[in-house]
Order: sequence, then C-alpha cells, then structure tokens
Amino acid sequence: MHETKAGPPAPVAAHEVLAVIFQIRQRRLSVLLWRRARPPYEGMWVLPGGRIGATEGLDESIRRQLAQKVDVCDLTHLEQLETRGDPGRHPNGRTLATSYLGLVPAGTDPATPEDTTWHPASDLPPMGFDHAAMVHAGRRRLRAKLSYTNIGFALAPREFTMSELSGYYSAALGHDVAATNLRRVLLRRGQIEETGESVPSGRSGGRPAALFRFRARELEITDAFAVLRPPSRE
Amino acid sequence: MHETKAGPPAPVAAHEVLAVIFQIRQRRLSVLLWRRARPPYEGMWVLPGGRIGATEGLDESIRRQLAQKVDVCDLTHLEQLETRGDPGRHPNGRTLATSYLGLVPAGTDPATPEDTTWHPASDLPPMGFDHAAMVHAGRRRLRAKLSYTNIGFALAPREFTMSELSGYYSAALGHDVAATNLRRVLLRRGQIEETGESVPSGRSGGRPAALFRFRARELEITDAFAVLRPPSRE
DNA sequence: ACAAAAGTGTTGAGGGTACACCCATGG
DNA sequence: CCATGGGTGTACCCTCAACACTTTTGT
Repeated sequence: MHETKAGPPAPVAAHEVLAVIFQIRQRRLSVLLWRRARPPYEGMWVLPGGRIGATEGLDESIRRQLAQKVDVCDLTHLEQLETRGDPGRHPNGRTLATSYLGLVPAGTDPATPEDTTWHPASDLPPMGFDHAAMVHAGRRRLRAKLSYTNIGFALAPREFTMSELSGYYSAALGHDVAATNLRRVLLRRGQIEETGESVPSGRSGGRPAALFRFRARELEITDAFAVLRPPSRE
Repeated sequence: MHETKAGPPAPVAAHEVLAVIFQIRQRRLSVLLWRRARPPYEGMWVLPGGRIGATEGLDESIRRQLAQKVDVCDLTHLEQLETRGDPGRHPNGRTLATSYLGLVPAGTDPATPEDTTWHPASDLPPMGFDHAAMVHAGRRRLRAKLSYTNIGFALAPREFTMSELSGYYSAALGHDVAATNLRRVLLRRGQIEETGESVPSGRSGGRPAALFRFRARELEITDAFAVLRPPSRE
C-alpha cells in the first residue's frame, strides 16, 4: 500500500513550505508578505517560502528559507499550520504547500529585503494562490493559543511592562485586554514574573511601571483541561 | 521563489496520506491498523493510507483510500493532523506524509479487510515508520477537542443514553467522566438534546434512561474564549 | 497640589465538580 | 420492599471581568 507495486507510475508532486510570520507593529498584528514579480499572480502578495530541498526536513526547509528574509534570531516561535494540496491551487502544476506560523517579538525590526513588507493582518492586500486563507488560519491559531498557552512570550520582547504586554494581546486578539487583569491571570498561571526593575515614568508623570519577563521562552500549555478535567481524587 | 528559475532541477517527492482512525470499542479507545506484509517494517503495524493520486486533493485522497478499509458512511469526522517530511522517515526514499484524524461512532462495526484490525490506543503494537507518533498526535487532538468542541458527536451513535456517552468520554479521555455532570455541561452548551424517548431498564432494574442526540453532526467550537474573552461592552 | 499612569482590593457572575438526595423500574 | 441505575438539587470552588480605590511619579 505504501509502494504501489504495479499500476500507474508513482505520483510525485512539487512541495513548498510557506510561513505566516506575524509581528505586532504600531499596535497592529502584521504579517510579512512578499510581492511577486512574475506570473502567475504577478504583482500580488504571497507568503515567503519556496520549494523544499531534496534532503531537508520541512521545519529545516522553512527555517533555511526564512533566514534569507528574517533573521533567525528574531524568530521566537515556529509551528506547522496545515498542508494544502488541491490540484488546482497552483496554476503551473501540482504543488503541495505546508504552511507554518512564525512569530517575531515586538520591538525588533528585522532587516527584510526590498520586495517584502509588513501588512496589517486585518487588512490584507490582494494575495495570490491560497495564501490569504493561510494567513487567516495562522491568526485563528494564534488567537486560540493566546488563551491557553504562554505563546505571548513570542510576541513580546524579553522584558516588558504590563501595559505594553496588554497592547500586544489587544492587537493580536482584536479586542481590548485590561492590563490589570492580564497581570493577574498570567501571574497566577506562572507564565510571567517580575524582573525587579522598573521603567521611569515619562514626561507626563505617572507611577513607574514594573518590568516583567516570561518565565519560559518555549511553548507550554498552561490552561489545559479547562473543562472535563480528570477527577481530583481516585 | 516559488519557481526556481535556474539551479537544481525542481525537487519533487512522493506524498502519502495516512489516517488515524479511532473508535470506542469495548470501552477502550481503539485505532485501526494495518499489518505490513513486506519490508521495510515487515510484520509491523502501520496506519491505513497510501500515495496520493495525480489529480486528487489530500482530503479526497484519504477518503478514497479509506473507502477500501472503512465504509465511508461510518466516518463521522475527518480532519488534518500534521505533515511529516524528515528525509529519513521512509527507508525507500523521500516520502512526505500528511496524517488525518478520523472518527467512527461506537456501536457500528465497519467491515474491514483481514489484514487490518483494531488495537487499543493506550497499548500499541510495534509500529513502523513514524506512525506511532501520529497516533499519539491524534489522541492528543481528540482529547483537547473533547473539552471545547462538540466532537463527541463523532464518537457516539445517533442516539445514546448519558451513561453510554460518559463511557465514550471516559475511554477517549482516559479518566472517569461523571454522567450526571456531563449531561449538564453538554446541555448548557447546547450540544445535545433529549429525543423524548427512553430505554427500558435491564433485568437488574433501575430507572429507564432517557435518550439523547447531538444537535449538530459537524464540528463546532462551543467553548471558545474560555479566558481572555472580549469585553462584554464596548 | 494636581494630573497621569501603575498597581491593589473587592465584588459578582459564570461555569464546573462533588455529592447527597429523589425517582422509576425489575425482581 | 429492596436493589439498581437514572436524574435533580445544591453547595462549594475556582477563575476571571469589572471597577473603585490607592500608590508613585512628573510638572
């Protein structure tokens, strides 16, 4: 079954990896897009990525290809999203595509080539192929994970104030998040901790803000079993 | 970037689709496996599936291939899990694999070929390739979705009593689920409703059990925004 | 002193588990 | 009338949103 012994020749197809790279920029969730210079979809915007190499894994491949677009040091999170393989998705012939969700922390400004720019995720330009659907899948995934994992670490810089962090959450979720309650939720879950330092207040006054950091910088599920959790005792 | 204009020939690879098919059988979460008749991994157990056809989509392909193993009418849910593409995952040459999670309702007994049998998911036989990892991914996905979606509809038959349903949940989750509370949770969420009929009690007596059904028979998220939900008013 | 921004205390609602209790049926 | 299994009522707990109130700074 895995090797068809007879019958039609083994079907093979081109395979590409693509990345939905998000960053909070100017208080908006933004995605890194690349402007296509030739048909099909010439002049439209597409996700960065490309064909996989003959001997590399999928994760490996998207990391390699992103290194040309985004400094790898800036990429704080990367996870697989979905694979699309409708026969008609690529006009030039059968091509499967595996998309990834990547996150870059706010505050950094990775050097990107001229033909790639950041676009607000809520106001996408005309996009080629099925890439717009992938952006939406990425946004859904991010929003969901913000509520039950520590994925915020990948959106925020190493250290941050609570009002900054609530800004990142608001931008990603698309609605207001009160800094005062966010602080308690993330502290109770053990996601963040105080650094002990604080930021002097600006010219308009105000109490100086304490600095926080995420305790872990890799994905952890902090709120599993919200319901239907196992019984407390046997 | 999508079409390498020069350089090495376009890298292509074989692509297969595989399915982690779960069903609750004898109060255990079971997975349908196929016994390999030839190397590599001869005699070990693998997931049903195979190479995709030249002109079919991924979902289409796995559905077609499963039709030979499991009656399609019995397949109440199917969703993509993950794609694996490590160069070394297939000894006979580069092969990418996209795995799916499929569910068959309890009570049915789909006709399966001789070389496929059901195995308890918590006690897997020796498995070939990276298929055991896919089974675990499937089980994690199922467990997670049981707590925030109506995916139970795909595990249960059309109509069921609450104690039967709690049995399915217990088997899938791996811990006890009290029928009395499950009833309230699922009713409040609008996932299930009474049919109005009931099942006569057995020879040992007891009050007759009311029959329920799921209101929807496709996946719905019923408990989104458990936390960090949008503000109640603007 | 006053405005501004950060942080704390408190209240109330919602949703879930646990468990005692009531109900319907067979022997 | 008792055992058995289903169904209801309820108490408690935990988490979070909302909001008033306090603290700390700049001008």
